[in-house]
Amino acid sequence: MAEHNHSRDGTEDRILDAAGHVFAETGFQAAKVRDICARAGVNLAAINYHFGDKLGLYREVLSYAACAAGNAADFNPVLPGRTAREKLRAFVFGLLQHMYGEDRPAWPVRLMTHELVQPTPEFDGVVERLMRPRQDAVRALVAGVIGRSADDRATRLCTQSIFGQITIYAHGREVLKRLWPELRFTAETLNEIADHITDFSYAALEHIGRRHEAAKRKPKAATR
Amino acid sequence: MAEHNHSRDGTEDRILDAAGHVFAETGFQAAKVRDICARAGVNLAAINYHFGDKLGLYREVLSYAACAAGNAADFNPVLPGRTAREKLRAFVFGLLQHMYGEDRPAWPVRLMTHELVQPTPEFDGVVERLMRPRQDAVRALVAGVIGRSADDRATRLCTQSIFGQITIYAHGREVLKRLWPELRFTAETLNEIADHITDFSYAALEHIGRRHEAAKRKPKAATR
DNA sequence: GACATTTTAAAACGGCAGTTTTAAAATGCT
DNA sequence: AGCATTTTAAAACTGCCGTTTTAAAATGTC
Repeated sequence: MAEHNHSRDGTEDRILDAAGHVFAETGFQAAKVRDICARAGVNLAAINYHFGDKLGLYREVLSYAACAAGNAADFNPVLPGRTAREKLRAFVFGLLQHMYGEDRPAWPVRLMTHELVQPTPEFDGVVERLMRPRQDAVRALVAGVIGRSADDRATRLCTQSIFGQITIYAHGREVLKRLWPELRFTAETLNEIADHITDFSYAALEHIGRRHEAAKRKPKAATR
Repeated sequence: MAEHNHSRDGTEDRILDAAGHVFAETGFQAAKVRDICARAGVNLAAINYHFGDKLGLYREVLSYAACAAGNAADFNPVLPGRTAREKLRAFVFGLLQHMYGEDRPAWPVRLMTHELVQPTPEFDGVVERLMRPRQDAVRALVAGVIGRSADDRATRLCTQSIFGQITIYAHGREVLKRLWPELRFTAETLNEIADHITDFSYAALEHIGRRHEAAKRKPKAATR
C-alpha cells in the first residue's frame, strides 16, 4: 500500500533521482551505472535488481521526466486568455517557466536535449505525447491570427519561429554561457523573455496576416 | 610540397572525411575508431600513427569542420545589401544555405549539435571563432533597426529570437522528421524559409523600434 | 519468531573498444 | 638501388563498464 508515494526515501526513488541527473549530464550511453549508484548511495547491484538493466532504468527515468515535464497540472497546452495575444503570452510563459523555471529541476530538459541529438527508441512516444499537442495548439492559434489554415505552410513556418525562440535557451545553453554570461533565469527574466517573445511574434503574425489580406484583395500583383 | 591539397585521396584525408561522418552521427564518445577505419578503408593502426589518438583525430576533424563551415568565402557575417532589411535577408539566407544547403555536407552541423549538448574543450575556440562574430554582426544590425545600443537587453533578446528561428531546423531535426515529415531542404525551401524569417523578424523589429520611439516621446506612461 | 523481500558487500565475469606491438609489404624520394 | 616513410595485417594488451554471482545482513510482514 505504500507504493505510490513519488517523493523521496525509497531506494528506487533515490536511484531514479540520481539517474535523472547523471543521464541528463552525459546522455544515456556515456552515463555510468557506477556513478548513478554512488550518487544514489545504493549498492551496485540495486539497479539490476529493481530495473533489470541500464536501459530499463533509463526508460523509467524518461517516463518519469516526461510525466514531471509534460501533461502535469502545471502546464497545459490548452490555455486560458480572452484574446489570441493573451493566449500566446500564456503559452510562451508557461513553456518557458516549465522549461527554465527556478523552482523546477533542470535535468529533464537536459535529458530531452540529449534525446533530440541522439534519440533512443523511446523518443517517438515522447514526441507524440509531449511535442505534438503543443505544436497543434500553437498551429491553431497562429492560424487564427494570420487567417490561414492550420496546415498551411505559412502557419507551420510561424510555428517553427515561435518554438525556435523558446527552445534556443535550451539548445544554445552552452553558447549563451559564453556570449551572454550575465543572463540568469530568474522569475523576472522569464517574464521579460516571455514578454519579448510575445511582442516579437505577435507583431510578426499581425504583419503576415495583413500581408495575406492585402494579397487576397488585389491578387493580380506579385505576392513576392 | 604535396601537403596542402585538401581534396581526397591521401590516407589522412580519407580518415578525416570518414571520421567527420562517424563523429557527426554518434558524437565523440560513442564513435568507434574501428568504424572510422572501416569507413575510410584504412588499417586500424592508421589513426594512431597519423593523429596520435582518437581525441587528436577529433580535434583535427573539428577544426576541419569549423574551417569548412566558418569563415570560408561562402559565408561571411559582413554582408552586402543597401537597406537593413536586405542585410538581414542576406544574413539569414547565407546562414541557412550554409547550414542546410543541399550542396553542402550535413555532417559539420550535426557535429556542432553534439558539441552544443556536450562540449569538448575545443568548444570555446569554436564559439569565439564562429559564433561570436555572427552574434556581433546581428546585434549591430538589430541595434540599428530598433534604435538601441548593441548591448541593450532588447537588442540581445531580438538577436536570440533571430538565431532561434534559424537554428531550430538543426536542433529540432528529429522532431521535425516526425511532426513535419514532408519538409525537404531544397534550394526553393531554403529561400522560402529565409523569406519567412526575414519577414517575421523585420516586422517584429520595426514594431519594437516603433514602441521604443513612442516610449521616448511620452516617457511618463508606464512602458509595460 | 518464521518467513519473504530487500539491501549490502565484494569479487568476478565478459565484452567492447582504444591502443600497442611486431613483422612484413608498399610507396616515395634522391 | 638504397633508404626512410607510410601502410597493412593480425594479434594481443589494457582498461572500462554493464552485468552476474554468492553470501550475508537488514528490513519488513503476518
